[in-house]
Amino acid sequence: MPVTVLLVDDEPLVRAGLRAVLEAQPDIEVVGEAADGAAVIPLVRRLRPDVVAMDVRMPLMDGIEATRAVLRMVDGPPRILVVTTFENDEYVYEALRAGADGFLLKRARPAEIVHAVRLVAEGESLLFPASVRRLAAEYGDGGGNRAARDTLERARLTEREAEVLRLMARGLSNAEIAARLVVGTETVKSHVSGVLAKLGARDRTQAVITAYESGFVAPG
Amino acid sequence: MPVTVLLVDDEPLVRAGLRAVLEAQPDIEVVGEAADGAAVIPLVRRLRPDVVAMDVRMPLMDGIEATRAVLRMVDGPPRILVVTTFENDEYVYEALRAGADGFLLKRARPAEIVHAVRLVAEGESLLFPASVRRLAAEYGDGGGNRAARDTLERARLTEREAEVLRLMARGLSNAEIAARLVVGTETVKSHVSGVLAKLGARDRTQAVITAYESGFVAPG
DNA sequence: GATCGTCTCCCCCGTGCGGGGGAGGTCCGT
DNA sequence: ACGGACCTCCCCCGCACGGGGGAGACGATC
Repeated sequence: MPVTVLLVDDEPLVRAGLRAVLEAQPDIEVVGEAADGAAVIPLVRRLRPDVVAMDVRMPLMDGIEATRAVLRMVDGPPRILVVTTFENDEYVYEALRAGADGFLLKRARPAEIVHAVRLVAEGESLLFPASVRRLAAEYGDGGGNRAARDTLERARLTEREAEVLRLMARGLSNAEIAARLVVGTETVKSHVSGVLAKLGARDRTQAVITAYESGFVAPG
Repeated sequence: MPVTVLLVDDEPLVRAGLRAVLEAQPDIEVVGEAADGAAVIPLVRRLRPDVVAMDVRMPLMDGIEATRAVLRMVDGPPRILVVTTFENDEYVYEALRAGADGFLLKRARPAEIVHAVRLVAEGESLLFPASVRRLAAEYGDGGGNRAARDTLERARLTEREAEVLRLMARGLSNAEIAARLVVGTETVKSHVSGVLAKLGARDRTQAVITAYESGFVAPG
């Protein structure tokens, strides 16, 4: 069962490039293309791709809105990989907050592109330190990835937030976390809000789910 | 940091047996003993054991009441492993519903006893099919475990409750679950309450954690 | 026929939770 | 010296959540 991918980008050239790179892999199959975010919903419903490679900036509906729409409108939505031309793209961060699972610079090397698709297809989130570190270790730091990682930095949890999330994932209430960390409950609420916002979670339960699904905490 | 255990049984012989078996393990330490449930609370408060091996039938206060008392009266209560002589013991089921984390037949082999203590110490619940299956697979089914498993069956989630838990573990709210299952929100609340009670969870977040930790749902 | 478990729905009620603000402190890099 | 993260704490507010009851309908079991 190959990983199925839907390409969404207003530039045909980019779509062709992504298609060439991805189709070179035996375990990846491009099942469709779209030139604008507005066309994504019906395509996702029909093609049921595992991953949507979504450009951020598009004429009618941008990648942020399209990401929100897919996650809101589709049952069992695909993983969404945000694609961007510019480093330090504000919109990328917005898309990640909207629920996208990873991001990708268009100038990335083919191996990086393939790797990113496989990662999100496996359910890996690219929001967490562990993932970032792995990417950095795997590809080294040629200098080109720095800006990309900087973007991610902004989505990353602070140390305190990570600590709070770990305790959330152990089932502690805000009051219990406060007692554990010897701070006020208002402080904990503040950190929890930060975690929810950065993870795109509506409540602590969703945050804990994300923690498990991303490997931030492991069962057992 | 060894697993610390408090033994609660009215028969000194049983206590000695459990102590011998458990102390043979380098990572398990018996920190105290009690001859009746009525003595448990202060001992738990003072010794702070990780696990309480609790007999069900005792003269003054039985294991069910003692379990309830510990969970109600002590902050950060220990894991409670219910110990019983008889298979098909009605009281075991009551204790599990009262919040105990696992059960153990006195005739179990040493390896099983040690395994059960380690399991509950790790936070594993023994309420779930996955765990039961794992135990059964690990030790085979000598026929003696059948009655015990039957007891566990009664603590198992109903089909509907399991369905609700799966949706909870996907981050859905009660209203969303109601819409998905085409029932009223009150109905969902009812099932959620059932899940929480059977899992000994305080809120949906803890229930979802248990679902992950027990293998009821898997990440990815 | 009676009993039991399950699923369904309803009531009241308290509160933990999360959103929306703001604000003062430290530390660090510039 | 200044901005910018980060951590800390505070306010108000609405609501989903969870506990405590109860109750009717259905099917299976006895």
